[in-house]
Amino acid sequence: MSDKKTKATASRLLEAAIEVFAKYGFDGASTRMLVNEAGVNISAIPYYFGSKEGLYEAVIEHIITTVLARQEEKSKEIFQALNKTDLTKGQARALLHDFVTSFIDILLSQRTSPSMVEIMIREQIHPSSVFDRFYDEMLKPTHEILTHLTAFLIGRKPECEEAILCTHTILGQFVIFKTHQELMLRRAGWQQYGLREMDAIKMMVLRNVDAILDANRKNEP
Amino acid sequence: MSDKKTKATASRLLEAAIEVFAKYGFDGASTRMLVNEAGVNISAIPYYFGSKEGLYEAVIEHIITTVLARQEEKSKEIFQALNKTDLTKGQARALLHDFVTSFIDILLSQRTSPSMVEIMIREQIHPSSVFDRFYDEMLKPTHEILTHLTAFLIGRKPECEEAILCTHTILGQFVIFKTHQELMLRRAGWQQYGLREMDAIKMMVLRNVDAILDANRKNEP
DNA sequence: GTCTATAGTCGGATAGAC
DNA sequence: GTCTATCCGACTATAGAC
Repeated sequence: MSDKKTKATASRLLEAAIEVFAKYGFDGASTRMLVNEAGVNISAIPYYFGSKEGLYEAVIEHIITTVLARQEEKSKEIFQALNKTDLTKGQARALLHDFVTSFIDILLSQRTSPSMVEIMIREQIHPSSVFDRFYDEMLKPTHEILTHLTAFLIGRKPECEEAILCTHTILGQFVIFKTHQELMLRRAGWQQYGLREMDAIKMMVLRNVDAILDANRKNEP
Repeated sequence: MSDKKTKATASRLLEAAIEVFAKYGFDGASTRMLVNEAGVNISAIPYYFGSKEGLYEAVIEHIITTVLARQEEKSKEIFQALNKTDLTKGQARALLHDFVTSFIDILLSQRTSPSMVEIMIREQIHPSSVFDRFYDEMLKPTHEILTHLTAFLIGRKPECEEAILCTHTILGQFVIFKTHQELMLRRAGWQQYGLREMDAIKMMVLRNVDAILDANRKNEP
């Protein structure tokens, strides 16, 4: 029973911390806000996580684990496809479309885990001391596998600069709808990204991704 | 002479504040950091700007003014071109290329004003109370004029959703090189965005912009 | 494991001499 | 206009009772 309670307190604090850090940032979030949101005593932070910074690190750890678990299947699928000798461009393109579509869902939908996304986006813009882990365990592997796919589709080697640049521009297509969300909503007169809006974004992005790949294809024009 | 000194103190504080707010964010920057960086007394903040928040507002004001002044010529040029009845697609595309190129320079070059860009990017991600002014005076007019240009190039009306979405994806192409700068540098093995790197980015982005416009063109395929 | 109480620090803002 | 000194509140972290 004491184990049960322990876990409940620590994990309630962790979950609340995801929300609060996402909303106010590390500096903007106070320990009092964190414990009030979680409904736990203020001493729970040093007790379970050593310090406020330790709690933040635990949040990052949790995000990495969660996101990797969610991506695992898709990444494996792409990895296996890339190792097949008879992979067609059509199949590769379908894999990329699928990846982009689910990426857009995770990034923009309020249903999945908006707070984790917020924190990840914040870390990109001001990398803190945890950014190295973020990069090594999550960003690099994901970016790499996408680069492999892109490289195959434009007829280049996966280590080449063109493939990396091209991959980054493909990501930029939809990441901007998160980083410049407020601008987009106001310009389009939208209240939020609902189902209809998400579909419009996906359609535009997929069309553009295809156009970009065609424009960067090396051999057969 | 007292006027001279006044101006010197207030403006030194303002300029230092741009650097410090850019580096640490509003919450992360303390009044002591601000005045130390500026080499002025701590009382200068409430004396000249009322409060730390007032100083931040003055920084935003300064950024808006500076950026608008820098864009004024190009915006006017585009505005006049769009009002010509005989504007060709080629001319419009050249104007867009020119705008995108100088946008990339401002956004990514260390020479121009990296701190102002940092603050602008931060405001996009967590809009604060000053975001409205930011949007009304800077973002909206700039986004609108780009949308007009894009709409003309894809054969749509400037108010239509497609044109707004397409404009946003075009911006995303290169904004991601700022928002996800650390990721890009590490993936490419670059130390910074130097001249060579900027050229590689510009070449890729302009090629993709053309491809996107062609893919979204309504009438003549 | 969880609580209260509090230590110790640093935050922004002010009062008042010069 | 500029300085020093200081207030007061909020912060994180800890000590120690239960």
